[in-house]
Amino acid sequence: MNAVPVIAVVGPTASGKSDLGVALARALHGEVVNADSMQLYAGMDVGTAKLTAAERRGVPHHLLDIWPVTRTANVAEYQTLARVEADRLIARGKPPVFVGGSGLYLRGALDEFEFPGTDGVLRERLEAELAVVGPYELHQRLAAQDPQAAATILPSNGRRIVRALEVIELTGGLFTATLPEHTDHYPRTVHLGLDIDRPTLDQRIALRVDRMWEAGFVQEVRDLEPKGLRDGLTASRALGYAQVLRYLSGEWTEEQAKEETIRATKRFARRQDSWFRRDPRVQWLRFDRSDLVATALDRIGS
RNA sequence: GGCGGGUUGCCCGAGCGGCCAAUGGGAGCGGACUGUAAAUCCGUCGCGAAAGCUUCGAAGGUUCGAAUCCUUCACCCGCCA
Repeated sequence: MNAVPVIAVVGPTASGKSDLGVALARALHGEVVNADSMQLYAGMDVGTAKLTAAERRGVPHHLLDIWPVTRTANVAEYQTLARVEADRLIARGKPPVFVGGSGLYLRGALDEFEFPGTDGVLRERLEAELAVVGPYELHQRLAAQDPQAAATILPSNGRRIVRALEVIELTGGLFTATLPEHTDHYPRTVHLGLDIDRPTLDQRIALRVDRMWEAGFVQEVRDLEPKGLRDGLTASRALGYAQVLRYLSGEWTEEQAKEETIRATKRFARRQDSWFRRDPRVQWLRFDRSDLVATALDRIGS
C-alpha cells in the first residue's frame, strides 16, 4: 500500500501555481492547503490573487482567511495548523496539495523545521531598543553572546539581530542563523516548481496588477482600513496593500501606487526564485507547457 | 530674431579644473534568510582576468591636467519679439 503523497506547488508569484494546484487536487482527489502567508488573511482577496469559489472548481481549500488583518503573521503557528490539515487529509487518503509562494512557510510545514519560541514583551523591548540605538550596537551585543550567529547575520539587518537576541535571551542557548538541510517531514513529498523566464514573468506581473486594479483592489483596501489594516504589522506591508495605503493617505498618486506595486512584485519574485532554486528537491516544469498537468502527475507517480 | 537655462553611464539625477569611471536613487543581475518572510538585509552594476582602454550632446581650443573653462555646431526648454 502506497503512502498518500504530499504535493507542494512552488514558484514565483503569477507563475500559475494556484491553477495547477486545483488541477492536481482534482486529478488526485486531494485538497489544497494554502501556503501563501498573505492569503491567510480574511478580506485580502483581490490583492493576493486568491482564487474565487468558481476558480476553485469544487476543490476544498484550507487555511485561507483564517486571520484578521490586525494579526501579526506567525510561521510557527502556521506550521502547526498546516500539519494538522495535512495529517487530517492523509488520514482520509486525500493528498494535500500545498500551494503558495511563501518559502519559509512551506518549509515550516513540509520540512523538519523547528522554530524556537517567542516572547512578545521581550521582542517589543528589543525592537524599541533597535529603534533608538540602531542595528550596529545590537549586533555588537549579539557578537558577544553568540559569535557564530553574529558572523552570519549582517550588522545592518536589525530584524534578524533582534530575533537572534530574543531567542538567546529566551532559551539561554544560541541562535541558529543558517537554514537547515532540506529534509521532508512527510515521506512522500513531491516538490513541483513552475519554471518561468523573467521577461514573461514580468509581463504577467504587470498584467496581473492591472487586473487587480480593474477588479476593485483600491476599494478592497479602503474596506480593510476600518478593519485595522494599517495596524496590522504584517498585512499592512503586503505587496500592493502597502502601496495603496500610501495612495489613500495622499502620499502617492494612484498611478504611482500601481507602478510601485508592479516594481515591488517583480523584486519579490526574484527573492522567491533564489529561495526555491536552492532546494534540490524541487522538480521544475515549464509553466506553459501544454502537458503541464499530465507531466506533473507523472512526476508525482502513483 | 534676441536673451537666459539645459544636454552626464539602461533611466532619473549629482558633480562644476586634479582626490572622477564619475555621489545618490531606480531598473537589471546575483545572494543571504529558523516565529512580521509579499518581511528584513547584502553584493554587483562602462569594457577588460589584469595592465589598461573608451566615457559625461558633437567638433575644436586653453591647461602639466577638463564632465568641469573658452569657441563653434546640433538638439531641448523658458522669457522677450
